[in-house]
Amino acid sequence: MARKSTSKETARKPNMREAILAAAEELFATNGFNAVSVRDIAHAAGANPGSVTYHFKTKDGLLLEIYRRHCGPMNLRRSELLAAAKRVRDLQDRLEAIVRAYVVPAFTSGSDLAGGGARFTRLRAVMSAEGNEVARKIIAQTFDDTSHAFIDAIHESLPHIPRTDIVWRSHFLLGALYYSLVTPDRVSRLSRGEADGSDAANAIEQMVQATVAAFQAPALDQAAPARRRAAASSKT
Amino acid sequence: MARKSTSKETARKPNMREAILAAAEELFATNGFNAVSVRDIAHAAGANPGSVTYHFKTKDGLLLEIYRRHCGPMNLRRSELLAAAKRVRDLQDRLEAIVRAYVVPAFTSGSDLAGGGARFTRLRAVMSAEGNEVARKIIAQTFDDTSHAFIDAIHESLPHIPRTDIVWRSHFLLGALYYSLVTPDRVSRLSRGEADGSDAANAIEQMVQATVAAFQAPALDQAAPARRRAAASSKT
DNA sequence: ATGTGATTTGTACTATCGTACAAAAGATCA
DNA sequence: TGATCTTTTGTACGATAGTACAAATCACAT
Repeated sequence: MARKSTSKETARKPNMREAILAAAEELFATNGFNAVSVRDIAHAAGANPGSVTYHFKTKDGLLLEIYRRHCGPMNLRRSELLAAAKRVRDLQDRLEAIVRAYVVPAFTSGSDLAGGGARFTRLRAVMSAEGNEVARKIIAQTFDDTSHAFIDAIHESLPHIPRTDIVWRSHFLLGALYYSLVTPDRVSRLSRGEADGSDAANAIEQMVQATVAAFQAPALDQAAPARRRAAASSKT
Repeated sequence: MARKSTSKETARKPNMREAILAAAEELFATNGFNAVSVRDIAHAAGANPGSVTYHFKTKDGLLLEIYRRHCGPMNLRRSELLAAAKRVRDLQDRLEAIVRAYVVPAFTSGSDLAGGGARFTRLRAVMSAEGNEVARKIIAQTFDDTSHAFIDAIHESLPHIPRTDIVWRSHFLLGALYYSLVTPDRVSRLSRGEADGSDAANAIEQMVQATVAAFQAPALDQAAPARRRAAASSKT
């Protein structure tokens, strides 16, 4: 019952609701869910605390809406890029294109607004680390399909690698992705200023290069695990 | 002024202080810093909330002590393993040994107690994601030295790869490490039950295999970046 | 056993949290 | 203009946060 019908569709008034969403997204992504109060968000958005309750009912509802806003467009964008990547003929190039289709939307915003982006990916990373319940549910519902699609596509490019290995390596990719967005300054520090962790384009290239090689690594021979040293179970 | 001198050194009384530390470590690693209250910790440790204040003064002090307890032994253990790895003759085997020296202490506890372990690594992952101030300071002080040592060692095994690339790939390794400990269930889910994300030994092997390959990937040719598609800067 | 210092308990204080709700303000159309 | 709906504001409430502190308890050397 929000909008009836003005002369123009979806009028362009300075929307408070959007400002709250943007502020919450930024604050959650930077400091986590629990460290940020509704009052912090309202203040950052130039709004009244009660206004947050009005638009989103609860703090969880606000987080939920952030996810809702992003998930659809982001997965759509990934699907499009994945479909394009699958049409690449050369197997090596195709694998690289698939990885790129997964990584790029996580680092850059899509068309107009809300097509993914670094801030939303960072938010997901933080929520994942905090074990946030709301986030966990949405991720299981929304992201597993996309992840499976990517895993299957990679598996087709590397038929000799067991699916289990592909899953592990995809997992590592996601971890690297998350961590790169959470702590970009560490790259700058460890490289003594030679690399810029905040340079998205460079981060993407580095990640694609490294990840493609990781996927192409020989399979872990599960049948003959005795070959490797049992360094994992040293004492405890 | 805690201990004077009993008949035996470091008596083995059922220490409340240790119980609080253990409970806090577990709770922080699972739920983050801000989501856990001092009362939660005290309850989990079977202690009184006031007892936490007595031993650690503040909640930050408690976190600080957790780090203090682990950092020394963990980095020592890594140094030992790294020194041993550097003595490996074959370059390929040496690289694998170095990576293993970095990964193994993060997944498994050291001798007796407090030598690292999955729980502490997970704690660091969560604190990193939350942008915790206390953790950030300690990490910059304590871990960068160790990280540089590993980066240098890897660089020596791969002299033809620029140091910047090594830094990025180390960064990805740490991200993969963190994420594997934060969300092991996702591996199980995505592999449809075929892989167990909580199996540390298997996780280590997968990680070592993938990471060694990533390090060995050809260098990113910074001089000729025009060759690659500028997919990163699509629209926004 | 007894006194002394270390520890644990119980309780209380203040600040801040998420949320509710009534009143004010703004917008929209007959 | 006045009626009606949406949005914003202001304020308040109960719950819980971190921490302080006095009293009770424990451990142990004398």
